Amino acid sequence: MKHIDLSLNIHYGDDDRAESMEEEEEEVVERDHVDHGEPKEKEGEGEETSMQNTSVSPELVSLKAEMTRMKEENMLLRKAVDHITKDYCELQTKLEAIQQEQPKNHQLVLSLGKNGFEGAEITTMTIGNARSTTAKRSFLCEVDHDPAGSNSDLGLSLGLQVQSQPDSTEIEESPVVVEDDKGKGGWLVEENKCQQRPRDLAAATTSHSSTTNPANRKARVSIRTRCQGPTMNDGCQWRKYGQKIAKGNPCPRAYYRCTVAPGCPVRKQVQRCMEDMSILVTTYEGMHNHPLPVGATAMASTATNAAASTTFMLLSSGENSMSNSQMPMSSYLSPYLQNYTSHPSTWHNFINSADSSRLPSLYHQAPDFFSYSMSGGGGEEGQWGAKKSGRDS
DNA sequence: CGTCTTTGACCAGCGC
DNA sequence: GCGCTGGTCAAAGACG
Repeated sequence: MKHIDLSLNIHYGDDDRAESMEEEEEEVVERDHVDHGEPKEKEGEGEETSMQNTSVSPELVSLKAEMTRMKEENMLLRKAVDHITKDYCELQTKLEAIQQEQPKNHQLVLSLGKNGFEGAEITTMTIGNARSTTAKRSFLCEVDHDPAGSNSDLGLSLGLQVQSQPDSTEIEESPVVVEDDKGKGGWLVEENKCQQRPRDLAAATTSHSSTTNPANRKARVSIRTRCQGPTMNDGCQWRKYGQKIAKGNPCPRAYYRCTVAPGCPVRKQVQRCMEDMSILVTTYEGMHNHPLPVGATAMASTATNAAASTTFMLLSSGENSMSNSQMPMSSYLSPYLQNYTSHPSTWHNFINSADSSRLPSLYHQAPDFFSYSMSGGGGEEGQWGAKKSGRDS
């Protein structure tokens, strides 16, 4: 029995599941006793009873001590969840007020910087669906940010940018996400950059003219994962149709097309990050014209779907994780994400509410690194620094 | 034999 | 106009 399995479900927000986990723990204890050929103990008698029983193996004692410690951890995390819920309500209230003022264009920016938190390299999640040519107004809402980083040293911040803009029609633009700190993990939303992509439109009207909505065709999602495999397993079927060496990055960029359904316009680009070759950058473009296969991660559904629901996508681990354990990152994080991803402040508060040393389940057991950015359309991604020094591979 | 990957060629946008 | 670059096409080869 490994305690790691017991700690995972701590992140569930609802009490029912947490209680069910405690019940599972009890069952495990009972099973241990069966395995050791010992009479069962009633739950709650705890270590004292086990210590009194001299026949109990030291291993069992240590396991019980560990379980006690984990229960304490569980309690702390529950408190964190309470904090999250409370802060979410507050944030939602603020957001509603903002939306009433400017109901259309908004952009949520969740920044999860890594300031010395070893192993935790979660960086930035950006959701942008703004369609504007000029940002006439924006503000940043820092929620309970601890500048000194005394709580977690994570340098967390939650920004809510509202871009007020009269209805723009012709030109779409996307937030340009640039890498800060010399590419060491942080990401900033620099500005909105206007760029038309007639090539995409042409492609949309030629090869996928019957199925592609140009607006959907432009939607992009970029996801960074630490992955050893050539690509990340997102559950969809992809056919590779090209590969290029991008300027400034010796790693080739591979182009894939969704083959789940004929005529599906979704494409993805896969390229390794130049700064860290273990990081795989996957950029999805377009929206599927078919139901996603069972097991497909939500990120495979691409940007437009997420934008429509205004939620964060689940993030899958790399293919290595899938192949090794069949436990994608979404399995680690999805309980939390499903409950809280639509409310980014919960990330910040969750982490700030808990001692960083008590976050192994979230940070240390999940794949090391991911980031997520989404462009509502039109703009070049460019944030991965994918430039090349030569022409075709 | 069908499917998929590889890879050189081609096309269009962009900057100079 | 020219060269560079990103994206795509399509023929050839690999593979099961």
